[in-house]
Amino acid sequence: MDVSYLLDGLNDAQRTAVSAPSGSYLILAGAGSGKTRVLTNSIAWLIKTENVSPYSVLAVTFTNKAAAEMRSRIELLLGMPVRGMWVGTFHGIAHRLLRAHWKDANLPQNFQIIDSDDQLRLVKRIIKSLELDEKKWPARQAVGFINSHKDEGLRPKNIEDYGDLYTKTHLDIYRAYEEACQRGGMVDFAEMLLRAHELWLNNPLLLKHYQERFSHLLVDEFQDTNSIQYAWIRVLAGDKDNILVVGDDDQSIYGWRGAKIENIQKFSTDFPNSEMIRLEQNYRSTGTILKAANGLITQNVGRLGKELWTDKGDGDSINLYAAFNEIDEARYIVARIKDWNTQGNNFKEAAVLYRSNAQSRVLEEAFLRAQIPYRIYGGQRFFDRLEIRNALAYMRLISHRDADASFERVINMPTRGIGDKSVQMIRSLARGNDISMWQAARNIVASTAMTARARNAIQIFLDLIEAMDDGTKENDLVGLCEIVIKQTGLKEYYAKEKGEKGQARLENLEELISAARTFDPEPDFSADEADEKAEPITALDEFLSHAALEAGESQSDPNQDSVQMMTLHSAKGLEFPLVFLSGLEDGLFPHQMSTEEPGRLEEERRLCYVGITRAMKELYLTYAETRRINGSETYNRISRFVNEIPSELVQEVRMSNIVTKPVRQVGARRSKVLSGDVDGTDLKLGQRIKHSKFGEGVVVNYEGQGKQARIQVNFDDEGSKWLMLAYAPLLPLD
DNA sequence: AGTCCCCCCATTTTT
DNA sequence: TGGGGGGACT
Repeated sequence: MDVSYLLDGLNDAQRTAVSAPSGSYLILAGAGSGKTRVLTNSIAWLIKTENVSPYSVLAVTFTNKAAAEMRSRIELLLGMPVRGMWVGTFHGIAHRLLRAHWKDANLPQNFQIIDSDDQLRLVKRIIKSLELDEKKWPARQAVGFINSHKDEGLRPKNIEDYGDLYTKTHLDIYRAYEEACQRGGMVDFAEMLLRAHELWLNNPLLLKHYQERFSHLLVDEFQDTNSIQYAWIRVLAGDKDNILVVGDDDQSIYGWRGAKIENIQKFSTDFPNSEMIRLEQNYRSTGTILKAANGLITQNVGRLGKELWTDKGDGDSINLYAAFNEIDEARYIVARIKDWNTQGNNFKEAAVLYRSNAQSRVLEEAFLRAQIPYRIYGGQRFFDRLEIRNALAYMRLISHRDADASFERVINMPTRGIGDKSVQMIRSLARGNDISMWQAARNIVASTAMTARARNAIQIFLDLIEAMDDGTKENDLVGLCEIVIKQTGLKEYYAKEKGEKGQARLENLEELISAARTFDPEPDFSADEADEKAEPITALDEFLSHAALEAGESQSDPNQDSVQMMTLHSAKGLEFPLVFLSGLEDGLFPHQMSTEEPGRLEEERRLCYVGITRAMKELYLTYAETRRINGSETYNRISRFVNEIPSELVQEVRMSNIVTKPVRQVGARRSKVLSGDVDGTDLKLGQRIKHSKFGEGVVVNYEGQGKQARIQVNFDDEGSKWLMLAYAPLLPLD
């Protein structure tokens, strides 16, 4: 059998990786080094040459998109569908295991996935029921406490409070939350992973079965695994030493959500027979861009080590633009993109990256004004929209009457005269008798509690759900969607909503129907897997799980030629011929909140590294000497990261012929147009100075000329002061 | 039940 | 600057 096509066009390191014999490997794959290709080809290689059955392969990724892409590329390489192969996200695979082995996992068969929003609502309710001060114990923080401990594999019983009130209170919340979840058969995202891990630990036979089945394990984006994910895969790997992980420690940017860069750093210790293969040849960027990236990232300590190179030429210099303010920065970027387009390039080849979402606004305005099409990544995803969540909650309630979270969500949505008091009563009755809210509501209706009017309203709601459920028997998923949207009154409700918003919501509801129409139950979920004894699941339940696990299609239209705008985080994995890294100011990037601890600063640096390595041909760095952040003017110094890029690679763009007239804020005093330079001196706005008496500070404003010139300085210790320039004993610091 | 107003807050995001 | 949440008012 000729398998040479699996190696064609690969470099030595890639070939080594693809054709590696059985064993454990850490593929350190630099940005743009052909990682995905190596991963897919090596799976194809295993199947083609080593006679490994697809049935024995487990490949794990982080996003559904990556999983889908991997599967389709492997099928393309093999020229056939690979049904038995497990390719999916950690959560998707955990979910599948729990569905199949719900008993062993100590879950009810019809357990439900709750997403972050459901989780937050539930925790809020719990905090209330524990009679804690909601101001003092914000639900978000409690959710953070719960999730981060779950990510570490810690149950309440594993956590010690050492008499600390903060920990103690959160533990109480955690415990109550766990109870509520267990009672309602609800599983949050972190819980899925934790349960899947416990499934291994508590069921040695089951574990053994899967260990034998999956002879080959592969993990993508290994640097992003958290403790529980790594623990899960490690247990599954057992001691057969046959695991291939791909990742890049220099692109680990998700530490703040539990990812452990240590996992990749200690892989070689955990798997002592493993081999490390470095993919350092880059096929994306120019030499200059790579040198910049390398120069920057060497500032980090404890790296596994890697230096990107290319056999292409150096290419153009990196451009650095010092904007006067954020508006000027946006204008500059727009102007460059206009040039780019005039030279015959597409808008969609250009990307503007920023550290925080708030920065997109000014950019957006500039693009709007220049009438350049743009697209902003991120924002709310389809299944997260309010109207969709409401419709789904109805569907969940139809499927599972005891889904309390859904019950509460829709009992009075749209309003049908069931007020807070009624809901509270139902809730406490349910809690008191350890029954579902649905059951409690039924009991109330049959009793003489509450007014007849309230009982009647509840009865109508109960009847509505029952009636729709009857409909499920004659209708398929699409039919049910239609019924839900109409009969619940959601459609009517949103139709009445004023403005475009209501219209958009209606369209989304229609979109939900088409999502149901195109919904394709995972083909091999319950097929031919005797070992899983998978119970049949209704199409409705599958659809609901799908909605919880998948964000919904990205609404992007790839045919549209528009400038791409996104945060640095969302840019990971993408590439663009022309890239702008904007807002390169200390305090913004690296972000103020990440500058204290060295570890976090390093993550910011890696984020910058990710940004730089997105660029294929041209890279622009921009910063603003003054920027409005959260309503107040700030004066930041240029990002330290810029200074960590070898200066010979960087070309500073002068303000020269383009007159950058800064726009004064309405209502600002002092009319003089600020040029950025304080007349007749080498002082600039934003510059740090030292005053012999007041200490160090930053120049924030100035007025007057010559002998009359005064400057305003924000001193670190003394606050803001106006000083006569002619007399003030100042020393510029930068 | 819906609207208004005030206060508070403020990275990054996938499942 | 602005968005979200909570409380008070109509």
